[in-house]
Amino acid sequence: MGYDGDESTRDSLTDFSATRLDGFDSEFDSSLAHRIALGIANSASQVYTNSSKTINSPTNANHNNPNNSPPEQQQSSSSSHSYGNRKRTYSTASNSSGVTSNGGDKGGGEKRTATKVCRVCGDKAFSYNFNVITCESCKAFFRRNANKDKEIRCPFNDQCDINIVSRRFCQRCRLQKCFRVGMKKEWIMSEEARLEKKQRILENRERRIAEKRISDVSETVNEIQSRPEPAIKLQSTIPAKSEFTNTM
Amino acid sequence: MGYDGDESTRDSLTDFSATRLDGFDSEFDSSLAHRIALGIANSASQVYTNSSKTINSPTNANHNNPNNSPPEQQQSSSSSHSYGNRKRTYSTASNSSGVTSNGGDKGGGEKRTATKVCRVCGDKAFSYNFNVITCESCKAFFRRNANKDKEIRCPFNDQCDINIVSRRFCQRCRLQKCFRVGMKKEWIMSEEARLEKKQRILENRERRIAEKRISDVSETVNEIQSRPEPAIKLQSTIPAKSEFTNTM
DNA sequence: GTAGGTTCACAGCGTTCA
DNA sequence: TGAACGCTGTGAACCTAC
Ligand SMILES: [Zn+2]
Ligand SMILES: [Zn+2]
Ligand SMILES: [Zn+2]
Ligand SMILES: [Zn+2]
Repeated sequence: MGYDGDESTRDSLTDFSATRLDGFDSEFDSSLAHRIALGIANSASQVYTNSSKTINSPTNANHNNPNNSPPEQQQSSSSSHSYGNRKRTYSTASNSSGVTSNGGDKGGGEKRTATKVCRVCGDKAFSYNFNVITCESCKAFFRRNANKDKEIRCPFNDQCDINIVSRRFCQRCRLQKCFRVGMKKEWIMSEEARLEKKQRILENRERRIAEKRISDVSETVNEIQSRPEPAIKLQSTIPAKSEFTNTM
Repeated sequence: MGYDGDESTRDSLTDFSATRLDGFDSEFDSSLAHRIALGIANSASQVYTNSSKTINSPTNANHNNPNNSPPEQQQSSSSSHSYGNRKRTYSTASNSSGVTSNGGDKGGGEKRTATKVCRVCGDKAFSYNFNVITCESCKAFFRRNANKDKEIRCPFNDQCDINIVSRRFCQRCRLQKCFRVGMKKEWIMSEEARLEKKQRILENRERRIAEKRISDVSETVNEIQSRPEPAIKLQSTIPAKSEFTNTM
């Protein structure tokens, strides 16, 4: 990422290690459960009423201390175009070292190697997303949720530890963590921008196709022409592409 | 394809939590996942002894969020670009053993393969339900009965062996087995949550219909426009719906 | 190559209907 | 009761402009 090494963004790493809310083997109050399921449970209120103890010390300030920096560095290779077999949704494997994508290689099955670590969940990551190095899932998650108005509630105390497994279970804490590590929702394209972009891409795509078609045709024509006679030459019946070129 | 649902639900729990900090290599157990989500499965402290404890729970975070995604069809007619050859994960051919079922959406005739085994009755299963891999019937059974207060009696000795045939004969033992293997009634949506969700779905549905109508109209317009001249045609202004369509 | 966006199969919760 | 199916969120795998 030789770019603007935006070092400022990265300060704390996920805290896999600390954060302890001990004693949590409790049973869980089922009526509360319902509320939680609904998302109604108030995080403030007491959550685990257990037979013997109340768990969850509300020590807020879940603040994670800055840890060290992640093993940055990237590396990658070209990408191939085989729309390979898509894998299932929830990855179960994902060992952290040198993970790669691209399952169905074809020909030169190149892969891009993930050597970074998601600052939100700790999963493997390829690059910066919305200002922070994150995995693909957190990137998608952030894009989908950062601009939502709806209040999402954490069933507990807004202190869920987010990691590769837990990330699916508490949207609120995941999102909060995204913001905490510095992801910027302002960088998500607006509806308008998206549509515009889509439009451009479509145009470009069609233009490209058209060009190809034309080029094929004229190739054929050339062949034909060159064979029997050097007769009429077909040329630019085709509009120069400039006319159709995207507006950028 | 990896992921054979063989991992036992409960038992692997402990192990997992023991290794949790080391990295999530390999299959994880979803119930643990929940605990982690809650910040419960925390580091060093407390290992959960497998069998008897109920762990905690809920988070149905999934359902708390509004929003939709583009389930049905996509692909606006005009541009024939489709992300070509994506392979289906579950192909229809060559299944000798997997039972299949038609998977919901997409009218296409694809089916999903059941490669797992219900931990309650042994029938085929597709995925986790309320924290345990179960068949569809046990899933429904559990949802219907887990929260009932009424005391059900076993016609025998409370020791019925539950299998695909016997499961129908003794609700009590079946339910007990459900709990024993780790199904969590806390994960059943509450009445409130259900209603809320239903409401959202209705709203989304209407919105979608409305959108489609509009899009059809503008498509028609485009057709008409493009009739006279072979010029460049304006793409529909209404993009195919994407995940972000609704704003809630 | 990087980092925006898009697709789409799938997980898992609910609902319907015979 | 249970098979079939509807829905939404997730994440892997892609595409593309810069
Ligand atoms: Zn992540
Ligand atoms: Zn939380
Ligand atoms: Zn079963
Ligand atoms: Zn019985």
